[in-house]
Amino acid sequence: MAVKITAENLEDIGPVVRFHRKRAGLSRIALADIAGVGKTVVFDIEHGKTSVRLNTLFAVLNALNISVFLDGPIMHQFAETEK
Amino acid sequence: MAVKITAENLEDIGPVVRFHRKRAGLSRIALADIAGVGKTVVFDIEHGKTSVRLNTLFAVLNALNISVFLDGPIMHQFAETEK
DNA sequence: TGCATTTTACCGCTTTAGCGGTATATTTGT
DNA sequence: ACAAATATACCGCTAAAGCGGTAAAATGCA
Repeated sequence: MAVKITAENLEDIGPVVRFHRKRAGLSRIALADIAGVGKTVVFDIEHGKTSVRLNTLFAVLNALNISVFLDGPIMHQFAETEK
Repeated sequence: MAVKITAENLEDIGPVVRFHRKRAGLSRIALADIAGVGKTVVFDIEHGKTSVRLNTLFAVLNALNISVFLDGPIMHQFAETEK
């Protein structure tokens, strides 16, 4: 159900952001304002720019209520060490 | 089981990367070489730098076999439009 | 105890992300 | 059809990401 992102399909984040923004009824400028970023980078993200900064992308994903998860074969072992 | 990352705990990626690198028996330089990035940015990521570029981070996560997933209340609707 | 590896922490340098501004399509609603 | 909102696509500027080099501190191993 969740969308998997790898180094090879990084640009697939663009359509996800676009879909969620449309569904939220937001223009690019409106979303940019909510996320606290510039309008240009929203445009760039939706067009698959892969060199966006992490904090910038997460500000946008957060504004759209999109969650991000890290997983892998030994992730549960890491989770235990954190408790 | 998976680790959730938000805009507020972005720096939590650092410990995840560090744990996986150690488990893989890699030095920072070795990981940087495999990922095709500089040693400095591996150091930065592990120390919670949040302004790393997306492609740089994913190159590192990929090298460590860490998967990233996007999810949310209407993500399944997006997934259907893509088929 | 030494010796090698790794880590931490700087430094300059080059490249570029992100910004607002602007101007032209394109879309949308009336 | 017209007008308003939005999207696309540039531009120049400033701040900073990422790089390799270096050196000292910490770690690990024989």
